[in-house]
Amino acid sequence: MVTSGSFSSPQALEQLAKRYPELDLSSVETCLNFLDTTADVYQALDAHFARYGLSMGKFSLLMQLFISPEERLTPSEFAERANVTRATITGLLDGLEREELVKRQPHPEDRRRLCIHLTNKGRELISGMLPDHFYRTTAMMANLNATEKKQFIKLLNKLRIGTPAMREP
Amino acid sequence: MVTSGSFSSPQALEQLAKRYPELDLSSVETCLNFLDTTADVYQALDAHFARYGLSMGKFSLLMQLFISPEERLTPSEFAERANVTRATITGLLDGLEREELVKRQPHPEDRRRLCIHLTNKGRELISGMLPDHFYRTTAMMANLNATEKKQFIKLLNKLRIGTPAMREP
DNA sequence: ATGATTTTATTAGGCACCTAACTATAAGGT
DNA sequence: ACCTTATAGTTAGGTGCCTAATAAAATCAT
Repeated sequence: MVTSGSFSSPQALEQLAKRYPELDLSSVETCLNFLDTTADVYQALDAHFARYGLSMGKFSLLMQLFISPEERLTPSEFAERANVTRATITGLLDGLEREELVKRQPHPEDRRRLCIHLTNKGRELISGMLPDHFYRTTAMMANLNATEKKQFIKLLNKLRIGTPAMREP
Repeated sequence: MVTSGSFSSPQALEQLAKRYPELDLSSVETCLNFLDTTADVYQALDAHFARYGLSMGKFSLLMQLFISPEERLTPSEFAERANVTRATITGLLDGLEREELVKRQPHPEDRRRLCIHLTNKGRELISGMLPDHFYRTTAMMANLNATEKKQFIKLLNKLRIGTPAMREP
């Protein structure tokens, strides 16, 4: 995830701001700060999941399965929930099935679909790692108090409603 | 970037919280909110850069070059600034050189190193897109006022100092 | 000054993402 | 019923990231 680490020096940014009147210093600084933080968090999460031989995607998929009513979902349902393509799910399932954490089975009502089940090994892995996972998540957020967490969510949502401006048209 | 889209339903999380005393609801909710927002922002950025035939990594690399004093840097310098491995830089440079946006040249003082230069095409691409890029960045952040931006950076830094808890030991 | 260590870039191989094209099945329209 | 359209999953090929191994060059220690 190549972000920006870029403007370690504020001077470089100020130089640019002189040449580009469209550049609003506080906006760009905030955006760069956000991106640097995401890179840091993602690296930490990758390291955390790697302890259990998982990637974020695989963890997410196992977790979905674990909390779904019957411990079974279709690949399309995963894709929709995780907001990735079905092709990506195919790849993740190939890996998880090779590691014997999930199993593909025919869907009883629709022969186009598959039913993905947790194996015992998969259920044990996910349920066994959750205490550590939640403990660490709580520890990672521990520098924000209750008020700050609420404020943080509010600000994240303000950022989120701005993303179409980056995307469109 | 498979994140979590997971707990669209707060009930599912509450169910889990009953089974796992380590799960602090507000921490997990804040973390999930952060991850969902990052996914949204990254998708928007990818779409933005794609307009110019670039990825975030390639843009970042061109930008580094553009703002460096002599418009030249070594692959190792890129790797360090972008916080990725040198192998990753090799791949990005292969692409950028194929597209004739940069050029690898021997380093005058050290035959192990390379000097990466912007081509005219590369310089025109980056300098031409910057007004749009800064305009969009500002627009994306426009829902946060000056106070909120400062607060946001403060909270991001509080999150960042918590990441070692996820990573270690 | 020679030998060991460090640094630079590349290669090989793997994973997680993507788009586009394909096959099989299901659903809908007339 | 039949034909069209939509949906489900996979495949093929590409990108951006990684680690580990390599070759070449520079540096360091004695």
